[in-house]
Amino acid sequence: MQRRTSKVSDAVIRRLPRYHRYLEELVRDGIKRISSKELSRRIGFTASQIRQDFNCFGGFGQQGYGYNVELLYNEIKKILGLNERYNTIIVGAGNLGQAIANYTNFRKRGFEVKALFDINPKLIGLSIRGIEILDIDKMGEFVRDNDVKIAILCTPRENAQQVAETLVEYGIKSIWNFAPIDLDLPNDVIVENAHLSDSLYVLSYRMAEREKENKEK
Amino acid sequence: MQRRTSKVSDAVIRRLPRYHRYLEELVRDGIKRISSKELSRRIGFTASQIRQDFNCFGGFGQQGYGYNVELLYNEIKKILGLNERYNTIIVGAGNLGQAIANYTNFRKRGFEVKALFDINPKLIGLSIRGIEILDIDKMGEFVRDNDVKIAILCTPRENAQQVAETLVEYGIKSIWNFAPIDLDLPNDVIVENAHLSDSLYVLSYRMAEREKENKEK
DNA sequence: ATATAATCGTTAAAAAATTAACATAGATTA
DNA sequence: TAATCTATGTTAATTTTTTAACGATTATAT
Repeated sequence: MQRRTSKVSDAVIRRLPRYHRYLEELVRDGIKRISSKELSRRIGFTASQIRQDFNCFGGFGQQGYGYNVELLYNEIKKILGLNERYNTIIVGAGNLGQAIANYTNFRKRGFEVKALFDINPKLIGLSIRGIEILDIDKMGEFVRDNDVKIAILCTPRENAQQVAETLVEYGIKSIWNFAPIDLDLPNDVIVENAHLSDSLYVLSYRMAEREKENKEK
Repeated sequence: MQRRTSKVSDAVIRRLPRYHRYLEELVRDGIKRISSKELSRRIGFTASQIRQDFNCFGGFGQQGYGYNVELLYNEIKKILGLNERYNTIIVGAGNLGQAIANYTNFRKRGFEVKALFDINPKLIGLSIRGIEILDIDKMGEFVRDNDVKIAILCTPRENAQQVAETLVEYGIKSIWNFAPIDLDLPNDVIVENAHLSDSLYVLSYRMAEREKENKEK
């Protein structure tokens, strides 16, 4: 069994949510056991890779049997930290911020939005699903008083860096960043980017690529 | 100069939007030329990687000089297909679908949302920024009549696969998928996933990881 | 109870991605 | 104009990631 301290590669980590997703489906379907081979067939990774990945965290399977679905699912959940609950705030209560506040699935997973913040006086005072939009001036106080662990950054690009720095001053150590910019913050701050436009551009690239191939024929 | 037909790796492709972003900033700041070394300092990739990446598409630089920012920016834009315009539809007019319809930046980049579709009668007939929400029954006709090239899939997980299949029947070949599921579609259909929860779970993983490290000390 | 088959964990090999090295072209300077 | 410096494009080395191989262990069937 591998030591936990040996850093797991980013490639492995980014596959974990997918394992989680498929295992949840197996649980939902009442399937009790599964082999790496059968999981491979469903999920699209090689069986070898699946076994390697799970072994980064200590093997959860049994030779000749396979993996117990529920056990494996729970382990992955634990590894992803989905057994914890986290208070979050959304900074920037525009369309995207509001959409995320409205999206109930995150709350079900343990990510609870406690407030939204904005500078726009027209938005301040409104509520989204019972979650208030507050003046950004109140943010520091709110973070301190409400055990806020994650900030979801939904401001326009222009303000993102400065707002992020302010959040860090207030003690925030984890930022989910939707602004199309790479934040420059101290190393101990965890930043996960959700760069939607980057994703769209990759789609666009593939379309251009296909177009080019078609022309060449 | 490398041939264009030799497939460019996914790793390279996913860095292109980031190049685009930084080059746009350089253009905005009126910077005329840049070396891979200086770009490396800003963007955080190694200079070697930057030169390798650009060379996948034919070198755009000049020895002893560096890269002409505007030229490079335009090349990257072209490679990403951002000189084209695409008509899109959003399928699923819930919070996320509406947020994307509201987000004007995509339109500025050439991705124009022509309509939203939903099954919910309460939504049908409403408009988001002048874009109508239509009955999903009208989708096939609309796709045919409006030169729709991209479908943005924002339905709940349960409906996503079936809706995607319908879209493909209607001739859609490119899907930007926000539903937390891996779509199973013919190979010639381009699917780019924007799996927000996957991204959030990676953040959550990093937090759990840090927590563990702190405990071990 | 024994034999056979299944399947993991792990080690080894292969492939892919990243980084380093360097020869050469072109810019800059004296 | 010649000499020097800069910085690319490209090839080579290194590192990382993925895939394959296989011994060991357990389930299943006879």
